[in-house]
Amino acid sequence: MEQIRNVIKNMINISDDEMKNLLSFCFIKKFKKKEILSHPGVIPSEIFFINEGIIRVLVNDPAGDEHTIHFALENQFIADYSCFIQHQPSLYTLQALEAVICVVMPRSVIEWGYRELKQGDKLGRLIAEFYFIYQDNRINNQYIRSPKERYNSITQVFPNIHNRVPQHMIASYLGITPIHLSRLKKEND
Amino acid sequence: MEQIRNVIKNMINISDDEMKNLLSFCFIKKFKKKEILSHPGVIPSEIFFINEGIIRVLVNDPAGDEHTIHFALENQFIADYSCFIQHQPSLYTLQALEAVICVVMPRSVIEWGYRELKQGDKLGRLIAEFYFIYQDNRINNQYIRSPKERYNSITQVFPNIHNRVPQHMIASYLGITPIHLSRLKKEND
DNA sequence: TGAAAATCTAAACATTTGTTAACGCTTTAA
DNA sequence: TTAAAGCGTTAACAAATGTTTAGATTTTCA
Repeated sequence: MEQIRNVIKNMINISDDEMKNLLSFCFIKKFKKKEILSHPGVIPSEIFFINEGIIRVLVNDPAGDEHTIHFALENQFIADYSCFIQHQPSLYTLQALEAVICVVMPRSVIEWGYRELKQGDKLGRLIAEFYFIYQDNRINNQYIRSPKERYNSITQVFPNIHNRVPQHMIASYLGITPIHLSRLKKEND
Repeated sequence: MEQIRNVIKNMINISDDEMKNLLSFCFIKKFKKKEILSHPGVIPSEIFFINEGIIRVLVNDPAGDEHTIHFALENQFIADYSCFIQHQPSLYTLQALEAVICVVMPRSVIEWGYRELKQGDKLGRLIAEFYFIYQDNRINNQYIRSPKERYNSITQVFPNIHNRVPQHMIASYLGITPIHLSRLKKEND
């Protein structure tokens, strides 16, 4: 629990007692490569914190095709946070792309944190703000940058992604076909 | 200040004294149609709450073209929130599309609220979560719905938008050209 | 280890979307 | 009140991106 402790400590002031209590409600869980952490249609009951490995978030469109909408890396929180907040059935699938070791924070822990931690709401605010900024940047890029430009700068958001994720998932994340990404790479030379 | 009072009351528990103090730091400001509320390049120093009117958020790409990335309606908070949080020069322009009456919340008020209000951080968390959900939905739609489908459902997000905003700005928001939107509408019949 | 699955690239063709130019209509503002 | 600006549509053409099919290579896992 060393990693999550450090991440939280960097965001809020929290006493050793508070931290001990908070983490006593959490537990470690491991997933094999390709395993599903969270299925669509189920109301999310937990948030994951990644100690090791990489997780992709994907959604299926009405035609049944998969779209990779996000990658989550080490030391990040991940969930279908939108549905988690709204107590709604999840739209997304969370899948381990490598063997994953993560900390599971059940919903009851989050709620306990908001109630009992002095800076619980602040922690929630900072995390929501963090992902808001990430999304804002994404949406902005969608308007002002071409797929090629977005491809060329993807490592700024996901360092080392090219060595950890198949190219066709990156294409999917960029909103283009793998064939088209192949073409764009060729142009780059 | 009746509207903002109601919106805040619906989000958190706040005493009459707290509310009085909070709003005493805020003030009403009016903008004419087409007037700019906030310019790019300036670190945002305030958040606006719209009593009346409609505001569009736009960004200029490197080629100098405008992209409408958001509309803000009555009873909503609006700012370049990402840059506001990060204390960075704004990327966006905020422009009144109608005569606007709004409440201005200076940064000092927000910071005061986080320090002094019992549920200040909770209010911040709920607002950040609200916009996170909005953005998540947008990003999701980008992957699984066509421009035409997004056009057909735009009133779910912006009620009455067609009577308040020129069509070419809606096209811009959807990420397509006005000519193309015109074509899509024709197909709809 | 070896067969099956996954991955990347390529070419040919199809579809979608953008660009330019033109026209009529409405709104704006001097 | 009237000239100018803004708006929505259309057509013809251009560019970007998707689809299908195929083949070569690498990875997976039984």
